[in-house]
Amino acid sequence: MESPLASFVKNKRKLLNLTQPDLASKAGVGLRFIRELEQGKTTLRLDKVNQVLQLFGHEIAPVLNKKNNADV
Amino acid sequence: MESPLASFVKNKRKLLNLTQPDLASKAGVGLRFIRELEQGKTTLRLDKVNQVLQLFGHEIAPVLNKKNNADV
DNA sequence: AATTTTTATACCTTATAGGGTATAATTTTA
DNA sequence: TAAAATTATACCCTATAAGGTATAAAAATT
Repeated sequence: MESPLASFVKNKRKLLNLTQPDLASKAGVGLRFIRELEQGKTTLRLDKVNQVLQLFGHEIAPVLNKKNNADV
Repeated sequence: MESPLASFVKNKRKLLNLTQPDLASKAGVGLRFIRELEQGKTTLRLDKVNQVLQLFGHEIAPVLNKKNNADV
């Protein structure tokens, strides 16, 4: 499964020439977490994801959905 | 603790005149989850948060951080 | 193409997220 | 201001996220 979040992290990491272990230790999360994140696992914890995104000057936030159905 | 995500959900819910139980059942998550979400708990699961945001036509995504430090 | 580096997969363990429920507190409405 | 409705807090339980480690596979380097 390819998720936007997964691609985002993988790309940013590559841009900085970091390995997964590099990123893991910089972010203070486990190596396995980075792998699951980059592979699009959906059941990740918000705070851990943010720990990683922070390294890239980003954070998780609600944004408008493409396939919209804002019709509760 | 007041988080942007928490406020977002609370506001959207209010706009639609839903109670927390309403939102919980519409989103297919537990009532407790909605409460923790609206109270700014940070260790929530990404997929559950998305289940809720979807009702508002939104989803979680990485956005630029205010307090930036994109200097790995 | 052989070696090294990086990434992926699989297993075990521990801490806890999330569901449920019951009760208390707060807010709303009559 | 009582009564009703909504939200908050606290408990128990189960499933699993996340860490670690070991090995396999794949990519990159020489």
